[in-house]
Amino acid sequence: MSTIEQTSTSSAPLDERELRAWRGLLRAHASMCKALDAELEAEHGLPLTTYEVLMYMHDAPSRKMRMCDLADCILLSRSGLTRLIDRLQRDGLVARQSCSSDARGAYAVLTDAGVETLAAARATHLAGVRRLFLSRFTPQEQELLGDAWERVLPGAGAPGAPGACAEPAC
Amino acid sequence: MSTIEQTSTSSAPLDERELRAWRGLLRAHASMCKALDAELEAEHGLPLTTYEVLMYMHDAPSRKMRMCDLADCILLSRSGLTRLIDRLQRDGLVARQSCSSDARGAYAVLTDAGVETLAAARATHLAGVRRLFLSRFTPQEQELLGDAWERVLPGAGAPGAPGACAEPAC
DNA sequence: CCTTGGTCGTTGCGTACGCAAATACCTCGG
DNA sequence: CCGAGGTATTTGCGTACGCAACGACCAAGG
Repeated sequence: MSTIEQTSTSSAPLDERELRAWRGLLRAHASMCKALDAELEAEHGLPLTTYEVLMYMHDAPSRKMRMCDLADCILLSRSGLTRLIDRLQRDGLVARQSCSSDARGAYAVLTDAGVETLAAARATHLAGVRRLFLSRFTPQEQELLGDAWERVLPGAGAPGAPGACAEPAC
Repeated sequence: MSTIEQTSTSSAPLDERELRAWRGLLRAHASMCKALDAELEAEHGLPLTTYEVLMYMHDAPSRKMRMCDLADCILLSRSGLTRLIDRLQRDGLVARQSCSSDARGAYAVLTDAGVETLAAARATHLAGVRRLFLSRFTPQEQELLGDAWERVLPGAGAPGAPGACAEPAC
């Protein structure tokens, strides 16, 4: 039972420093997501996941993306995306378009209403991200955070999805 | 339509540095949680949320906690916790105990089976957190990360919940 | 041409969760 | 003691999601 001080070996419980880094991440993430989601829902009736989908589509050429690419970008299962697009289609924010080069596939296209809704929501969301997160750090610290994520998940920072998402769509 | 360049004001889209810091956080968090959850599920049949509940109970005096304190610690709604404890009770890992000082309340108590299961799972989880996250950073960097979360969510790092969780139970 | 193996999108089913209402109970002021 | 207002837990209902299975389709080798 002697408390042998190992720097960071497998089975020892996390020390205070480790706990601050790890649990802090979990708590901060949860807190920010919850706040951003609530904000978006209250002001524009959009849950956070929906916002992300609209944003990816908006930034894609012709405002349309293949279902599977979209699913990979959003970190959502394919069935999950199918039903999310169902809801958005019902609300008139996106439309489905069949894919001429691959008859199996389908595009999700942002409608004009979708573009409009997104524009409004985007302002809210960006302000929220800046207010809750980015404003707490200097540009230099933001760089460091970016580097940190790069170490945790090699492809993390930029546009596409973690590993997937070929060029044509993203 | 003119793209006015404001440094970091509300409505301008995130620049690359900001994106790396923010999207990296989202991606890294998702990736780690998914991996840890899968690991725990595969090796011990426990989802991540369940693990967290067991851990909080184990670290509490008498291995028991009030339902509401537990819910606050876990960042779960009260109804969500009720049903989570239902499942754990069904599986024999926890038991319910009425509270003598407050007849409304209930304790969730870790059973011997729960203690055992947790011990096994804890090794897996700690190893996972170290492997996927902590090992990527020096102790000094971990401190910096802890400081960062502190800036985002004042109460983030330590034992209790964000704001709640009075002394008797935690 | 036909077959075999893979991919895309959808659907059936089960799970986990939150919100709001209901119930039982505390607490405090009169 | 009584009642008003608040708290702890549970339950009904709706939503969002993942997995596995399906049908439709592509692609490559015979």
